[in-house]
Amino acid sequence: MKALTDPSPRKIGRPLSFDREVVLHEAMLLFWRHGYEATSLADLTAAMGVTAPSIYAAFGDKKRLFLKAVERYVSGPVTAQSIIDGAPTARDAARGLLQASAIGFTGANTPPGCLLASSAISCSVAAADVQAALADIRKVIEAHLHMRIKRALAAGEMPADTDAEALAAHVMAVIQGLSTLARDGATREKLLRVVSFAMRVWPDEAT
Amino acid sequence: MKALTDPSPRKIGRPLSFDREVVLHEAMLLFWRHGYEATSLADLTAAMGVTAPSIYAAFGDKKRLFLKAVERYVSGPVTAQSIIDGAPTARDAARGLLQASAIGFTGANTPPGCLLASSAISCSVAAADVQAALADIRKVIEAHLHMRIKRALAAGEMPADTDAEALAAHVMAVIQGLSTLARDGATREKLLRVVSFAMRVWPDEAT
DNA sequence: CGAGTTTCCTATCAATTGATACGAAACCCT
DNA sequence: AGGGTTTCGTATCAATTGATAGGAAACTCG
Repeated sequence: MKALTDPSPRKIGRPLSFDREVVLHEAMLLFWRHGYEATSLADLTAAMGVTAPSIYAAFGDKKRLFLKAVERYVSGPVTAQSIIDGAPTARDAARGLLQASAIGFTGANTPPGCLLASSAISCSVAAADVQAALADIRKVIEAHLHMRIKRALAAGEMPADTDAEALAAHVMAVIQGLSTLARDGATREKLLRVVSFAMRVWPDEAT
Repeated sequence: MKALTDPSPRKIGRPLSFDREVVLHEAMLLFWRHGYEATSLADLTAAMGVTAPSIYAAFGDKKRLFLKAVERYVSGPVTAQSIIDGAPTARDAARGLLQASAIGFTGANTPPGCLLASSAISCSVAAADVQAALADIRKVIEAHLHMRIKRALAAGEMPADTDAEALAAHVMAVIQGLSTLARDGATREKLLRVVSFAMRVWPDEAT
């Protein structure tokens, strides 16, 4: 049960010469834009301003660096989990996820699209575990949304014959698609119009 | 105005020892599963059963081989264009595209997902042109669907205030998402249920 | 057969990949 | 100051990348 961020900074040995968080952020941006395998160590050292041995000493090998970048990506102030849990209804949860995606995929200071949706879609067999790790994250989000919809069903918020699994999967599919649309140059405004269309699939209130 | 398939087989020189179409198909399957950059020449030679110099002599460099594989992929008996043009209504066009995607992305003898949607989503700067080529194909399909919807609007098939652009983009987004869902292991049956949900966004008849 | 033509495969290329050995450098503590 | 400890950068590693040179092989035509 140790704190996630070690509260005691190193006191002995040569002091750190670069901020781990800053260079990890830089690595995340590179992986976000070019994907896991297409980002080379040379690209990373150039963008992070750190030599290869320092990267390996600080983060382990390339795979662990990427996974830490992913961890940073999903650990923002607003997460899929927080959106789902914070929404008053399942419908609001879905709309919140979609709108946050449309906005997050078209940030001015970040690469277009979604890191989870684009950085390891197709890769070599050597990176199959990285691919699976991202797929697991996607599946966890989908499972959370699925459960939220089932709760709404039990609460009578929606028609009893609603296909909760397909509804959750549809939201996830649209999110994936928004990422590609953003990468292809679609504007935030266009993505938000797509979201408002996607929300039309929602079943009417049961009442 | 020459025929696409040269009708005069070579008569002089050493005869071809392997079927160009067969090995191109094999290359397409590899690119489909692992993407453009993650598929190495060594992978290709192993799967195609042809040495590297023969590949280069027959198809040019790796980039042109990939583009020819893409051309083969989109040149099946049933294309997006044929589905859109053959549908009696814009709604049928969208449903046809979505259902064909759900089925095509879960073929028993092909990799899961869509080659156009997964083989060059994120890549290095050296492959930016390949990435752009696939994006162009996606945009052409979206533009065709967009125009088909506008025609339907003009014909009074749908409410006059319908956002044709967003509607077409939504269909494309769902298709992209279906590809990722299929890659993550979703069954054809699940994908088809997602499709039936996605079709609920369609505006009611104008009448 | 032999000249011409095209395709094939062996061997190899320079460049880049992810990753590391090793010693100098920079700090704390005594 | 000097031992202990950790981090830093230079130089380099083996393996793999996409790609090619050059000659043997296989055919048609004369």
